[in-house]
Amino acid sequence: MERIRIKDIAKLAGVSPGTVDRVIHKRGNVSEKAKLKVLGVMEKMGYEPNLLASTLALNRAIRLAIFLPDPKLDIYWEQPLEGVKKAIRQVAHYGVVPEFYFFDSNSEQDFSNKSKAIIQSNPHGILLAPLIFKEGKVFIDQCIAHHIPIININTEINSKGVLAYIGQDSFQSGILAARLISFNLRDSGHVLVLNMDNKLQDAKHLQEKESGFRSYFDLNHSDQIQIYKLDIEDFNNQAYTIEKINSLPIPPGELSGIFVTNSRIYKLMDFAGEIFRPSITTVGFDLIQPNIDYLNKNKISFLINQNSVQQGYLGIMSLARYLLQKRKLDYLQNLPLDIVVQENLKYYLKRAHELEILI
Amino acid sequence: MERIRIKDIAKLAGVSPGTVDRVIHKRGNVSEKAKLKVLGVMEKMGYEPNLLASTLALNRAIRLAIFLPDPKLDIYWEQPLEGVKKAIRQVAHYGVVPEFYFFDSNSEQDFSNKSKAIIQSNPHGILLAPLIFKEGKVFIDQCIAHHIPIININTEINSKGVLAYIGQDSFQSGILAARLISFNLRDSGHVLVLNMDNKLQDAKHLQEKESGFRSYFDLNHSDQIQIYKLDIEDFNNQAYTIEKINSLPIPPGELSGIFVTNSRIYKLMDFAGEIFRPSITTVGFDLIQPNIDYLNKNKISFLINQNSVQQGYLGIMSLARYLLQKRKLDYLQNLPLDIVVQENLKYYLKRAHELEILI
DNA sequence: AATAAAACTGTGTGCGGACACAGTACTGGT
DNA sequence: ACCAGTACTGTGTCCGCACACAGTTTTATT
Repeated sequence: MERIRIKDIAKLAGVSPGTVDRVIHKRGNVSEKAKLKVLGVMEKMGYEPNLLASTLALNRAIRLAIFLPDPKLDIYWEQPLEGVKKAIRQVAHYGVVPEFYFFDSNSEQDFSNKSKAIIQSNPHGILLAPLIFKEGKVFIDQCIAHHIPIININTEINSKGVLAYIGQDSFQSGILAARLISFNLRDSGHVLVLNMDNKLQDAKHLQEKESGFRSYFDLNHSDQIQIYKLDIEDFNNQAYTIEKINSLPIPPGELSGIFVTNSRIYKLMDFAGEIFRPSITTVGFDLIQPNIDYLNKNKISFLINQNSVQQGYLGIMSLARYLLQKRKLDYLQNLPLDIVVQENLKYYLKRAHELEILI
Repeated sequence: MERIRIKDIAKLAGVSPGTVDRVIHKRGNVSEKAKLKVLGVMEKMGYEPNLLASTLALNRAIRLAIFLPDPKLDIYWEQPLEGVKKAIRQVAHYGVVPEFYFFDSNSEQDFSNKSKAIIQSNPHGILLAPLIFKEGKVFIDQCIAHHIPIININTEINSKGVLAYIGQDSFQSGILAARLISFNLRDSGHVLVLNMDNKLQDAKHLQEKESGFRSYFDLNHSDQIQIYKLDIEDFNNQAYTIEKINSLPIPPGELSGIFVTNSRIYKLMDFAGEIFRPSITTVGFDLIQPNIDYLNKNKISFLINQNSVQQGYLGIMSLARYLLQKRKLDYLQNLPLDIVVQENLKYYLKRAHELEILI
């Protein structure tokens, strides 16, 4: 069964290819009669445009502005950027050209300046990680006013007109952590939630993770489980951290599980052996090197991988799909929460490579 | 920086586009002098062919034979097939056309017949799951003799000339299962390995999984752990299965963990509540519907997802990449071993959908 | 009924590359 | 010097689509 072409539609509808083209692209100047005929034939024959020929004929460049925190200032952002670059390589054949803009997430001024430059360059689409809330919101609204499609990754800013948000489901990841710890609980147990961040009120993520964690135990072992929670802002101060942990109502040796709500679990591990029991279950986030090292030494039980590479990858791919094919996108695209232990670690370190499917 | 075209190369080398074309495709009939000049310019300018234009001009069909066990006879194969179909949709624009052949994995005769039909149709590439060892080997050798590129999924048959093998690392998945069960073991425990397959001597996979499982305990808790193993060939016979389990040296109620080496763990679950203790850790494979149901009912603790959808997807994508771009492929492509619990299940069910990036 | 304007329709060219075919330039033999 | 035969080179067409432009029909206006 050969693929149907515009030419075929035209013949079947008794019009010229030009008319079919006008119908497809809604260019107007088509009689109602002809239009209905063409649409009917298209429907019946299940016409699918040849994206290759179309792209070739358009002979255009689709410029995408990629607006992320500078990976030189925060190595975490190397990962999303890696995903972005993979995706760009794949869609390069379709005329997609990247324009990179990196901001310092501690400088509102820098963000605003780069914002202006982006609006001025008037790209066809934007990938944004709106880490700076206020200025981010302003920028997003500007983009919408200029009708530039925009996709957010990592941090969600609710704003009508944003095409999609791609990131983790924090609440769910808290539930997951609770489940992982629960395997090591018998009929009773004490568990600890640790938020290690210097700006906790801003860290909506961490709060959601904690809520998710609590909600699991509310539903499952509510009576027998005692949840303790510590906010540690000065997480680089080890003595202070230990002191805090020692000031819990129970001795730390009685804890069955610890959940650290971000990637800083490695900060605990230098002294974990001395104050926790050996069989404790520890759950943290992200495959950064110090965490990986402790996972391999059996100090960390589980790491939840939030797939930061994929955030960038899916962001670009979604934008490209939208711009090339005018496909509607799901607004919310949650990334898988991978459970990582020593024995399956290597596959997730390799994952980024496997993504490079085509081109 | 605009992309360089054949026309540009021709101008720079002082020849016609036709000559450049002849050099690129090694069609001969080019003077040594012109050839060197063209190659030099191509190298210098970093020429990359426009895959879209090339595909369009070639106007060919690439027929891929897809030779898998019939998903109607074993639902497991619905998953790889789903991945195959996704991939096919993506590469359809490049002229890739599938030809499906399904065999009954219990009938060597059927496999041989279909094999012949495939060779006769002389496809441009083959995706094979060589579940039947002897006939599979014969078929592979025939394909190689006919110079038809072939990629294996799921089951590896070592044979020079096979382009790639895409599948799980069975041994490693056994180790992983052991680790998961070990979270629920204190100082001692009895664990059971169950092989449920009607042709165990052919099922190299299952043996490797068992070896991996044992090797973990050899290294870690060797003294305190007692491993039992049962081979159940007639796994559809529930009474027989129960009888086998009851004939273990210890009562089934004392088992701390059960590892079923393939997707048939659901076959145990109807009677599990009656003979096992509630806190038992159960580990099986694959996100097929009956397993998912039991996972959601807290009967199955962990499912290891072998990404069977991805096997099909990557198989087709690799073949297409090889045929369209003459890219060399890595022979071994191990898929991630995802640990799935209730709380992260949905992401893996959705994964297949997310793969559908382009087209 | 004549004519301008508006509404509609068909044709041709180019996107970059593949390939067929028509040239043109060389070679050796007479 | 002529010609046949080989070696090499350039040009044109097509792939399916987008878009410009030329061409035709219909409508409105006097």
